[in-house]
Amino acid sequence: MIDHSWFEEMEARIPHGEVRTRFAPSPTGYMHVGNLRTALYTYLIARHAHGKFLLRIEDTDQGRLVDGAVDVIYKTLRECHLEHDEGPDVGGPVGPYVQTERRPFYGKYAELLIERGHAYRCFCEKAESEEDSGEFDRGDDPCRSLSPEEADRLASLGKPFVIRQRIPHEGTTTFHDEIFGDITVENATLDDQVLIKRDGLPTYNFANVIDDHMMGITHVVRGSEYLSSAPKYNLLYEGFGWEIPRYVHCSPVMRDAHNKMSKRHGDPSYEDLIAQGFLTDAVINYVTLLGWSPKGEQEFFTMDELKECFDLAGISKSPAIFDIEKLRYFNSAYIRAMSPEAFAAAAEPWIRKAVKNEAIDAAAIAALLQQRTEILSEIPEKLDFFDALPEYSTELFVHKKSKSDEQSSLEVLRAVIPVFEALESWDDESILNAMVALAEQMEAKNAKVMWPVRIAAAGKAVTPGGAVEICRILGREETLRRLRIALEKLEAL
RNA sequence: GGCCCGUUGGUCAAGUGGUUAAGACACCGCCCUUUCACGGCGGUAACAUGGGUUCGAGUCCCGUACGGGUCACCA
Repeated sequence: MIDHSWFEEMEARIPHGEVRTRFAPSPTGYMHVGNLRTALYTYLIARHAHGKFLLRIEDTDQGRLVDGAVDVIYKTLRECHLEHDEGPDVGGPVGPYVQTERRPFYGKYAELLIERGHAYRCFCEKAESEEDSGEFDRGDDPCRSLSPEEADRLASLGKPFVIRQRIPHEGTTTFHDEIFGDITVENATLDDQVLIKRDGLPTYNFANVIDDHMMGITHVVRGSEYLSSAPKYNLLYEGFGWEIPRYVHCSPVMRDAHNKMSKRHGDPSYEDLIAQGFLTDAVINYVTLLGWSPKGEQEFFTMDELKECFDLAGISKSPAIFDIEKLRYFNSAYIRAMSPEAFAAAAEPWIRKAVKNEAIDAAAIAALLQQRTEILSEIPEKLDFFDALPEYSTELFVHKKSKSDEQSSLEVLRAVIPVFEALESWDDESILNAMVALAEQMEAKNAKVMWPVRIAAAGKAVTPGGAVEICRILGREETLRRLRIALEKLEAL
């Protein structure tokens, strides 16, 4: 009654002789940092070996479907340059690539397992709820010992059932993980997990094994939360007589010493990070290093370099805490490495959040910003003084290193205003020369002149750029207006 | 609680029996400098713990503590 030729057909479709990995997210609507890292490692393992990287959507939980969630996955993978060779959108030889569309397959394989005695139908009522200490757990399910004929009879009566894996009561199971090594467990500690749910859909635990096999997956990369299920997967593979893939269980990305990164705790997802002004390439570089270390001292990697040198041996066993500070460092390095044009384009929307005055050139500001920006979102707060001179205290004019104070500033401003008014052209060179000349004339350090001018022009202590650039960008008229305001403030003391 | 796994500075981590225990972020100091930053130089700071094994242990073994995972008709 089981059509064995169908299985042969399916087996014949499976590609061999190449490394094949898969990223298998369930569509939740956003990409966790941990997920992204798993995708990255999965992708790199495949590319490093010149193999194939597939995308499979795991949507067997009907209670959790989210609209548009699959699009987020496509979009993120595309942005991160994690191109898949096979998947729901691009097809491939072993599709379909969405689990709900593979529904008939799981049932067939479950039947095969029943036939071989490695699974059985269980007609027990659902959920015995929490405690239920009942000696009912493990292999003591009464349905386990039902004769095949009796099980068939009950099934044909329309009695609902699930299909459970029949785990041996005796012996041990050992599996090998590429990161954790050999792990052995007593079979008695394993339970007869559900393979096919009452609704006919497979559980993750079953669908994964079937799909990974049918798709010819050679390296199963997933979170370490599946480590304790791995022995059951092994038993399944053995039950089918299939080759066991290489397991790569990755420890989680943590928010602190005790908790995983999670949307629920407000931890940023990939898209949140991008919205905050992190660059995709910086995020990828940082996340790759979070739990993996390369052979040498190199820390900055292009995707091509990662494909070249990524090695399973460098993946660490223990969980890694996500450190936004270090991500900021990577981000600032990536920003500094951009071409001025690329940075200007990326920064402009952020600049315009603060600088509405169209007369002020965004590209000119971007040039100042590039060397001192860690994340794009912090740009607006650096620029608030362009549109409107802030209220500020004359104490800002006091700066020890520049030998500047209120009195000296007063003198500088009195002198510099007429000089600026008389300047023939308003460019960096003229402005700088004017101030340097004034400093010479006053027998003072350049800083003694530049400090008060910058403070007067910006109205704040820290600015993206020096006095020369700030004055130039503000324009002569606005600069002079602000210098006069400062002069009044100082004269009023 | 049972089972499994993990533990090198605040963080990421190198290290596979013999090292002054790398490097990076952060932090501190100095230099450069028209502020901040960048850059350069330097500094503080670690092998969870107790027993073994060994001439010698961060590296191997056992215990303890702490942490994580799992024990769903969720993935």
